[in-house]
Amino acid sequence: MDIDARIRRRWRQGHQPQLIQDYEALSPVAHIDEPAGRGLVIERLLDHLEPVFDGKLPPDVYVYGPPGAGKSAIVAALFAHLEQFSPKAQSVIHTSTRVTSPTAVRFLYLDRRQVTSTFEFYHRLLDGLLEETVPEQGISTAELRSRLQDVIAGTRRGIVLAIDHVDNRNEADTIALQEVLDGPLAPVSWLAVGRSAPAKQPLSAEATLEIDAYQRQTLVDVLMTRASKGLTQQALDHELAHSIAIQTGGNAHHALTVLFVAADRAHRAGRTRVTEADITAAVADLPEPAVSLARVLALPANKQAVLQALIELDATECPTVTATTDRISASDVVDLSPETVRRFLYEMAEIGIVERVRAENHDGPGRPPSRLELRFAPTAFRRLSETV
DNA sequence: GATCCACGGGAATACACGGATG
DNA sequence: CATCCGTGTATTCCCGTGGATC
Repeated sequence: MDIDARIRRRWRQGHQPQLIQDYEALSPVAHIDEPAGRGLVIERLLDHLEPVFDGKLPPDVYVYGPPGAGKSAIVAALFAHLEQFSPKAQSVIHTSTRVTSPTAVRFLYLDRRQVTSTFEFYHRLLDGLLEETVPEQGISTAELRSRLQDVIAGTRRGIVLAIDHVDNRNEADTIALQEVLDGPLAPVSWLAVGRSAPAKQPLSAEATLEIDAYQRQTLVDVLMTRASKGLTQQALDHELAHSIAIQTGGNAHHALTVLFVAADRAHRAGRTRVTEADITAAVADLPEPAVSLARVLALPANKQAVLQALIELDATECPTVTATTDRISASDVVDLSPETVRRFLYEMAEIGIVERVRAENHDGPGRPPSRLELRFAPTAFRRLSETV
């Protein structure tokens, strides 16, 4: 912890001791500048990227590992830092007058979860490469692509593109991604991140790199680091951190979510320490299995609004998708037609944000209905939505 | 005028069941 | 008995429209 942080903490403690000092530092989806305890992994990634320090592009690589191993956090942080060493491109028009440094390879990080169309893919790339803002409408996909080609050609050294969550979508999408990478985007080297074993990975990587799940002790350290940044002193016992690490099976995302919800619960109860009961309640809030909250928060605003309405509903009053649809469209949180709400619910079930569970005892004619179960921690989602 | 996308609406298909039919 | 059919519901799929922007 730096001196500023120590001083700020003392300052705050001066008047009113509060358990949660910094929600942002505690958020399980917060951008982490320096992922804790993953130095070795970062070294291995840098080993692979070694050619860029000679101004060359590294081979395409597929990085994989289990959920909650910190893949996204590490790659996102690493690319952000690497890009800081690259000069930002001016506009296409000015490329000829630009002074290029000899190692001007550019670095871009792209989360596939937030890219739902080819247009968006090109747009995000171009937006990341240029200072100037890129129009989102009134411009054709082909036009966007040709501009992108110009910009990439203008970088001289090319770009290294990190594509996170490559196996998040269906196969057809990933194949389209391969075509895009092969075709219009040279010179580009990519670093894809996913969960699937390399054999099941549809992109053709020249190399692979595996990231293991957190060791339990490392995860405990991560939790204690988070607690020291976000909570008041002595708020989290080492043993409780250990308990969280065990109960979440070494999944860092789940562990941080439990810490966040437990701390929030204690905070709201006016306590200054997290207790075992807080953790038990927080673990109960986390469904099994659960998807990343980042994925939920990456959804379009209207879908998130539907989810906000959904988590406030009592399970008994929505035994079917239709009933749930009616309840949600009747609530004043969303301003969408029932048709749209229903479609959203089905779409979110499709991608695993919620899950349809077939009703077991169903009499009468017709196809048996399903009820919806959440696949994310509702309390965490509620709090994170509030702070935005 | 051209572009993309979100939304709304509804058609098409899948599924389950009971009863009729071969 | 096996299969088909009709009915009712659930689920998936598709497309037109309109807003916003260039």
